[in-house]
Amino acid sequence: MDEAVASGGSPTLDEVARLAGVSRATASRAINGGSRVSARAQEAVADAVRRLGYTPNPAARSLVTRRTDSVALVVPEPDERVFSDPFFARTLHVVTRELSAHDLQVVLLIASPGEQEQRMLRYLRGHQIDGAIVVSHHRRDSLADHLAALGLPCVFIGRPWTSADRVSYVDTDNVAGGRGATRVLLERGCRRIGTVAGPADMSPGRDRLEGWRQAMAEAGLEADAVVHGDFTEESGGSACAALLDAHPDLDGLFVASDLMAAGALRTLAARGRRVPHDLAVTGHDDLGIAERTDPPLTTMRNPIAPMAEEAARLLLDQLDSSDRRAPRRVVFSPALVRRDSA
Amino acid sequence: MDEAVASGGSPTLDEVARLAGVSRATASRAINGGSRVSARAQEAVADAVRRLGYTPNPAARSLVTRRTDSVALVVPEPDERVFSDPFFARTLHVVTRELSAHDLQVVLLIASPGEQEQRMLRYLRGHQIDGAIVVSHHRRDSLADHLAALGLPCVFIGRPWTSADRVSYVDTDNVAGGRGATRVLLERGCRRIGTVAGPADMSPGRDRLEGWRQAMAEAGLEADAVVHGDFTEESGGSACAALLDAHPDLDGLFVASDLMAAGALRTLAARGRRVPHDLAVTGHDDLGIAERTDPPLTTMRNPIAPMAEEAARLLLDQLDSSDRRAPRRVVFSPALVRRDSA
DNA sequence: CCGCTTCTTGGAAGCGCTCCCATAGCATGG
DNA sequence: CCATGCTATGGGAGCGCTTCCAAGAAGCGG
Repeated sequence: MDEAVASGGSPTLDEVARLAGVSRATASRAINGGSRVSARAQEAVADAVRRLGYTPNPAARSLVTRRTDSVALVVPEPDERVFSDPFFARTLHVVTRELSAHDLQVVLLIASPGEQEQRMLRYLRGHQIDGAIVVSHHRRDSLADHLAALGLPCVFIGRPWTSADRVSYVDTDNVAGGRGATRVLLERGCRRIGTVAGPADMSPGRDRLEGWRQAMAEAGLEADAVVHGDFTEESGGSACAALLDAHPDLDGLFVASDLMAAGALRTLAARGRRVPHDLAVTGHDDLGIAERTDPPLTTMRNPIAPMAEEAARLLLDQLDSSDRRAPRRVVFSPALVRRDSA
Repeated sequence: MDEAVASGGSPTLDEVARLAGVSRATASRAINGGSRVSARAQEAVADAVRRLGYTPNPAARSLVTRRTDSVALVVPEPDERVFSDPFFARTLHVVTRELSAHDLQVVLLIASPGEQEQRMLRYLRGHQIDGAIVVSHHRRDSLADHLAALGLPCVFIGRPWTSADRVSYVDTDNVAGGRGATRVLLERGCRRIGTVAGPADMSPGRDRLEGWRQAMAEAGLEADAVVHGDFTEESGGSACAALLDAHPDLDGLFVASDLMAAGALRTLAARGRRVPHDLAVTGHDDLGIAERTDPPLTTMRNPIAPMAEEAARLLLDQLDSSDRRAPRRVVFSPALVRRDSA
């Protein structure tokens, strides 16, 4: 420590080597894993490092290794509200934890479309990161196309809208989710089941709707009570109102996200429909809010943590095997969580 | 583009210079602002850059400039639940937006105490970032001490528990917040006012409690109905229950955070106390949940976005002026938001 | 027409590191 | 006892960039 202070700037490998009485090359080897280094040299270097408080300069290292040991976590979302979505928050957290555990630095990129997106692409193709994880709400965008073309190791969380066959991704089986949530309603005897669907330009919206359709078809029921929301609480409330107006005889409702379901429950309460007595409701996601609605929501759990972990693992694989393998995908099944709304 | 593909790896400044018919030095000057470069050379370089799709190698640049143009966003929080706290989410978002606008890269550091904290400090003192913004829940920790000692440009969001006089920070005036929230209750005529306080080892917890005490003292009322929670919804509910048991005659309640207030409202509803009729309630923060409680909460708004912007500005100042000025602090006043609970 | 300043330019050093290569040391086997 | 192989080591090149410095070009007043 004292030496470090005395020398002015921060210590370099050269100073470490000199203090340890070895060459710079040996010091470097000792610091990086220490193959082909005698125990004596190893120890001398370790000691010098400790005494100087030496930290390798990552820029210098990266210049020659052509690796930066940092990866981007890309959130291609325009809206700041969406960012406080628990989906992002938890994904961010898990991904960061997993990658940090492998000594990778996580660089957070939040990019609105348009100008920001250009800058983000410029950044990604600059030599600053070794790979990327894209946390997406699967809204229609062209990011996947660009990344696929770039050849940068990357993994999407949430199947991308385009280029889904050219990049690796992890996702939830949203068709199964929609089907499962609808089956719960069928099993408890509902016969007039509507759905508040998500936006048609987002995969989860489309897929959960498809799941609902399949379940209805399997039960031989007509699938005509559909209104689209936009995954916000307000839209869930108004979509539910529209649905009740058009189909007053509804006895079951699958809402494509818990947040929308919360809105729908408010509408139902306001109209005096008792849940689940008069009308049973199921949601999708189970990210916290489902426990706090009144009544607590029966919903399909979106396995975020496992997905995020798997995404990190896939990226790590791509990073060490520099060979460009075929893109891989892992799809998780949502699990039913029974509460009181159905 | 074609040239870039032909040359194999990504283009270097050398290739740009050659294509533009100038020296590497001139090319470098042209790219970095272009002082002391003729218009002709400027244009030739710009053209070459475009044709090659050149991006400067940041590692090489940073090696010589000793700047990395990236800053850390430090979240010293152990608990993943806390991370999905809207306070962090919104702060993160705003800070990232502000710094990105100045072409700074944001590196996200989430560090649990203990081992992780050591690694984080190692990272901060490695030469990877130019500065740091620490988003803290002000829990007692020693991060500020270390950063102050390090001499790295940094700004805290939320006054640090220690070393508050040695680092720059922005914060909300939580004493004023507690006082304001309590005064609302006093003004509507409440006389037996209790408080669900935050943890005593966090500044906002302590300060809001102090604000409540001050307001009570000013009104000449006894300030004895205090129970501490831990800023979770559950703790708010049970603290409220304890308070009601000990002081059945309560007619007003200041809860030190909206999330705890939501729990308190549940308890009150369960016990048949009508809000605000039987007992008026005020919260603190106004981060979204306050609108959705039943009834919607009257609360003190924590001006997160302005705070985050100011923090970014302070950091940018510190970055340009390399002279180590005295630490600066900016304190924001919370604003009353009237809804239905008081 | 000369000496001066001002503007532009290229050569070259060097940021801190890794890694190739040559060399030296040493044990082993024929 | 020498050829052989193996391991540990240091020299040195070079990653891509910025910037100091000196030199050339150009403009201008005397």
